[in-house]
Amino acid sequence: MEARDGTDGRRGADGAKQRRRGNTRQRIQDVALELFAEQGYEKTSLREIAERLDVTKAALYYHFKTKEEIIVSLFEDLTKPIEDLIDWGRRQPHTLETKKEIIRRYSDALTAASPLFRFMQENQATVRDLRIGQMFKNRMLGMRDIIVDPDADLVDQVRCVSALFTLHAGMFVMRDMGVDPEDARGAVLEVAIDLVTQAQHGSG
Amino acid sequence: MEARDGTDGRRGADGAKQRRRGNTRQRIQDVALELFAEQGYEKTSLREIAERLDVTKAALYYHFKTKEEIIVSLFEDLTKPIEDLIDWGRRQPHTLETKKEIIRRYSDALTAASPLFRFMQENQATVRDLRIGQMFKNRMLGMRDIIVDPDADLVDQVRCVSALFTLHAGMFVMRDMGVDPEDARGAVLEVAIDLVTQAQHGSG
Amino acid sequence: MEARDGTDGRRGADGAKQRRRGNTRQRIQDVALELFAEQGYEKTSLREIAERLDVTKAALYYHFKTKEEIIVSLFEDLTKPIEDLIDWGRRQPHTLETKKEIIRRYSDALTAASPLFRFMQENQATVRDLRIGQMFKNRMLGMRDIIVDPDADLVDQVRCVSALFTLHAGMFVMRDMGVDPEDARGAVLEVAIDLVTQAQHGSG
Amino acid sequence: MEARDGTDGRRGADGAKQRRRGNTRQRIQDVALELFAEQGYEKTSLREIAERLDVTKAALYYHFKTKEEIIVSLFEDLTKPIEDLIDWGRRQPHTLETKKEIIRRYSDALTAASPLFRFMQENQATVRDLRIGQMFKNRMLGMRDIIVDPDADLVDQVRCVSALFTLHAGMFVMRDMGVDPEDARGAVLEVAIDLVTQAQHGSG
DNA sequence: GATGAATGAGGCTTCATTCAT
DNA sequence: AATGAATGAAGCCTCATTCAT
Repeated sequence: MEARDGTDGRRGADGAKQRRRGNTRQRIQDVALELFAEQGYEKTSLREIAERLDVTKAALYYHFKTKEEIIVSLFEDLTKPIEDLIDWGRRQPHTLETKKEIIRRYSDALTAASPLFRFMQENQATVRDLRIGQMFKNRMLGMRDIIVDPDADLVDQVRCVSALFTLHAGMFVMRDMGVDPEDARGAVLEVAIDLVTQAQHGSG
Repeated sequence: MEARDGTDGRRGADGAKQRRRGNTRQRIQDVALELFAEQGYEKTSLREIAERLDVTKAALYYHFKTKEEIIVSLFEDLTKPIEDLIDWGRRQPHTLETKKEIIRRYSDALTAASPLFRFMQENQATVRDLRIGQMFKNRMLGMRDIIVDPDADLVDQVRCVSALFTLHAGMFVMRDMGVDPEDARGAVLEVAIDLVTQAQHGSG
Repeated sequence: MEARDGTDGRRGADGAKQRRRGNTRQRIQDVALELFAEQGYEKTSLREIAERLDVTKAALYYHFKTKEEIIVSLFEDLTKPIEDLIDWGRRQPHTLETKKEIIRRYSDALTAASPLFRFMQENQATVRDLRIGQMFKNRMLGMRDIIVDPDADLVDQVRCVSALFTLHAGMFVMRDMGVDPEDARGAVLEVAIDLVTQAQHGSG
Repeated sequence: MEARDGTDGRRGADGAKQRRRGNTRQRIQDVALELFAEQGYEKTSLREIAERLDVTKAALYYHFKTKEEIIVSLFEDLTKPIEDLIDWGRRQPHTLETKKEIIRRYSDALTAASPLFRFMQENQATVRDLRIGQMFKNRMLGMRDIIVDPDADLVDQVRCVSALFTLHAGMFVMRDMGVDPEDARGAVLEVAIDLVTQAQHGSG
């Protein structure tokens, strides 16, 4: 019922294109994401990735043109669901019910790709200079346009923005405080929904 | 009547210690902070700092033993008010009124040292490996112990945590959205106080 | 009635040897020569050649054992007429008339293979270390032995040598100065013939 | 009476600027020029230069920002006399006598910096992509404007151009043919002067 | 007749750091 | 209080080449 191909489900997005006999490309992505999330982008060298995979650095370059392309490919593969979600949200009426649904699904999407989002959050300065910086910003603006009502009170706007990065950062922080991930998730989601709900009432 | 030394007032914290005849140490800190905040820690090289100051890299080493020491010194100088605030908070009863006061003063402190906090936020992966990582974490735990009631409902705990990083991130985000900094600050503060207030009521 | 194979006629020299069904070998040579002439030998990578042809690098290795072999094959194919010319010249009496005829035909041969000669001229340092370096040198010595009279006055010897590289370099330079190629060719040829003529009279 | 500082005279041009206690910068230039002339630019690695000098590669980067800057510095230092010569030539009437004088002095200048010019000649493809490519081209155009009369017969124009690269290439070629350098120089110079003289009479 | 995948060597460059002066 | 000169380690990347399929 889950992860039907034994690869944590993330191959679903791009179809069969890259299912070469060897699966090195995929393995590079997996190891890279793990190391990027753990140590940061700049402190993870291609040498290190290659060593973990027991291939040479040059092999990485067979699969990716640059170091940046590795992270870009991860971002593209893993944030497809979010892109879809935003597209969906744009076409809905921006009611409270829609917003709550968006928040719920967004929370799911973040959880599914949590190493990537941990990475994005902890490497903002780096990410800003990479191609994914702009991509990420655009997605965030997309979310904002759905969640935040530009005519609302400034305080209510902050509530909505706060809901978003409560989702982004909340889970990691609570986890670091020793709370069970599943519990943390539920509590964070509740607070986020609460925030947008209050925002709606305030402006309504 | 203000900023008696022409350096935006930030020398106030550490007293006369470093007020040597030359002010190079200070200038190094200023330039370093600017560049760290703008580009990140790893992407800012000592060469770059030295060039901006029109001194040699070796001069930096006269004033600081390592690159890390520069950021440590900035952290220590600029977060003294927060340390004091936590010390104060610890000695107060953990009432809602105290918490609100803490939030208010914390907001002031963040604003006063906003480039540093922008830096901390955007370079978390890097900061984690530096000495300031632990320092910062300890401060955050100190704040948490004052603001968050461990016996409270998990959701209310999240509310408090969320209040804290709403303060941390909120101002930067709102500013990036084109809101006037002073307005942003007020709105962010209001949301944060709201969150701890709700938390208190929930658990009360 | 001309260029019976649609490839500007240069296949004429080596006969049927390489007329396999596919024409990849030929296409590799054409693209390689173009790029070598344009960018130089070292700055042209096999990747680049392969990409232009929309084949893989490995395909190049099916047709040529090494990168060097590509340039060697070009040299051999394209300088066959010059080799023949030298063989012919050797068997003639070294009269002024013969020399003039050699110069004329040499000019034709250079024109026919001008990208190769442009390449040879602009990559002398590289060529020296390749197999074609020695081949080329031998050809030049062959020409010299026909054109230059070793008993002649040193100045006259220089005249003859100068005639040769006036031919080699002259056309490219004049073309770069915006002169019509056909005109340039004529003028260059006249100066070269003049030089050997003067040399003959001087030593006679 | 010559080379008053034991460094073959080439320090004369840039004055005392770089006469540091250590003379590493100068030694880098010397070794680099030797290797560039011998093996070509691309085939000479910074590792090789550093090893010959028994310093690390990083030391090279203390003195020169890039590999290209090494060759640029050599070009600038060593072709100063030619630049001066062109400036002088521009201010003279373009009579035959002036042209002959230019040719003579140019020959001297080439001889003085012959390794550099050997390098330029044998690495044209490379040089074209470096900053010195344009510099060199500009100098050549400067010479051309003095030596070549644009109203003259095309053949006479070729004579003048031919005179120039007879000077450039002649010496190296004759030397390779086993002729005494001093004799070669004289003969080459005579042919070059002859060519411009003929050109003048033709158009006069 | 060609590809996909990989390698080993080596390229240029940058960095934090040191130390004698 | 600072400089000039240098180092060692490491970074990203590219190349010609190989080989099983």
